[in-house]
Amino acid sequence: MSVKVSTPKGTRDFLPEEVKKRNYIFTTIRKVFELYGFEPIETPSFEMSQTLMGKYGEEGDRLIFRILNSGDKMKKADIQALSEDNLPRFANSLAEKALRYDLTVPFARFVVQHQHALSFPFKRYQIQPVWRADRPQHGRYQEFYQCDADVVGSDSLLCELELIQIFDQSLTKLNLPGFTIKLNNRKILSGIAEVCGEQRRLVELVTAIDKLDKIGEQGVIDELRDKGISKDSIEKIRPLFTFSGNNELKLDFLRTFLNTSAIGIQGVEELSYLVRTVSQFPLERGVLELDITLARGLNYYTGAILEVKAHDVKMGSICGGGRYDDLTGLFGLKGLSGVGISFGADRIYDVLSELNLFPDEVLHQKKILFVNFDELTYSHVQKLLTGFRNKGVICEIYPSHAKLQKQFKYANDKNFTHVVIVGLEEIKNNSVALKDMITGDQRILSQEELLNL
RNA sequence: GAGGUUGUAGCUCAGUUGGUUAGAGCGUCGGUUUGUGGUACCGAAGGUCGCGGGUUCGAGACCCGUCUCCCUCCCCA
Repeated sequence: MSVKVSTPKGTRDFLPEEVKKRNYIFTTIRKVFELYGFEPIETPSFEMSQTLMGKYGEEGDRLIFRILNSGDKMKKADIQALSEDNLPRFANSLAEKALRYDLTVPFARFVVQHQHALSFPFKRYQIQPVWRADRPQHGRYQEFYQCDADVVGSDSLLCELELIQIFDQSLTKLNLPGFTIKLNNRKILSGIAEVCGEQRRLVELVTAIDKLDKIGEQGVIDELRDKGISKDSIEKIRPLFTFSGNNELKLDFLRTFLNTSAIGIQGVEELSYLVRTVSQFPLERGVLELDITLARGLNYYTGAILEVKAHDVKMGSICGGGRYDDLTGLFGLKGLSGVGISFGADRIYDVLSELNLFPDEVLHQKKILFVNFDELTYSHVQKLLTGFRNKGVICEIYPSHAKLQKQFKYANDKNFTHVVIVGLEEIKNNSVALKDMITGDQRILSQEELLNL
């Protein structure tokens, strides 16, 4: 070993077996997206900085990977901004491009830019990597794949319903035994803030409530107090911490709790529609659960908020999503409502690995290795190789005249299911020897019999 | 961005209060076997002890810095 080599932190290489398993996840999700009429698009891995900056809140900007200007562009650096201690502006002058942080904001840019070529409602899916300069942890990487499906140009709740069904179908097809689809609505959160008179502190209020299951009731109360939320307001919110029951009971509770807030009641009606419809057309394995503490994507969600957690694993959410009424508004196209979901393929991979749920076929396809003896036998083998490949069977010939021991070891290590031997003896009898690498059995066949297996 | 933790062979890890030439298992390669893998036996290769500096007669071990791994917070997939 001469130099210490490694991938940058938060990134990984994928061995052939891992790539096969990942492709299985992508393919499964892609098929479901297509069955619901979503069409594929792709966008560049990096965008203009200004497209991304400021779209994910203050925290988000910190986590965006910036791309340093190259060559003479370096000379354009805004030294004055640096001397005035205006670091964001200085940074922008150094890096006019940045790696995409998610697929939603680039999609909003895409819709605005190509609006003349799209017909609405536009349903697209997109499976590409995103980058976040986050500190790596269990299930958190700096480079990871998102599989997004969004509908833009329709405010029908049928879209939300379809997306919930897509969660259910995809994860069921991936053989996940159980998962909860958590549902909330930004209008409920606005309603809560309104009812306790803290509309202006919505984000602080809600991010504290979001931690309920993590730090408990007292923890949330402490945090609210630290953030300067009044005692009165906290008292008004308190009932939210303890109420429980099924979705119907929760809705009843909210209807009463939010009855002075028009927007809150609107949120309740939206949730109520989804809960009712899902119960009429039940999900396969997913459990739909109202969770008013759910507070994701506050920076742009305006209606539904969705999150999926797998059962029986210690892992953050594996999918997210929600409705955003004004996302394209940021890029100048008003009045276009969107709603979308995102699958975290890397986390799903970790969950499937942990629960041992990858199907055997993904890794153990039929594969045949032909032993390589010499030039004389090669022409006979080549005919068989072509025959198998025409039938769609994976096969290969060992590339050199190595001793048999070595060729068999190769077959074993690479999970070949069969080895075919064609040597002088077999050619003389117009036969082949076929060895089953799993059982160890070996038999003699004619060449025709071999191809017809 | 804040706090904690880890780093010795390709991998998982030993290495005593600082003291000769830094070890094991697994893996790799070769042989036992020039027409047979997965088991067994024999042998070999492989290490600037993360990096830089300091203390010391002497540092893998102690001190400082730095990078990295993993974890908590923040936030999220």
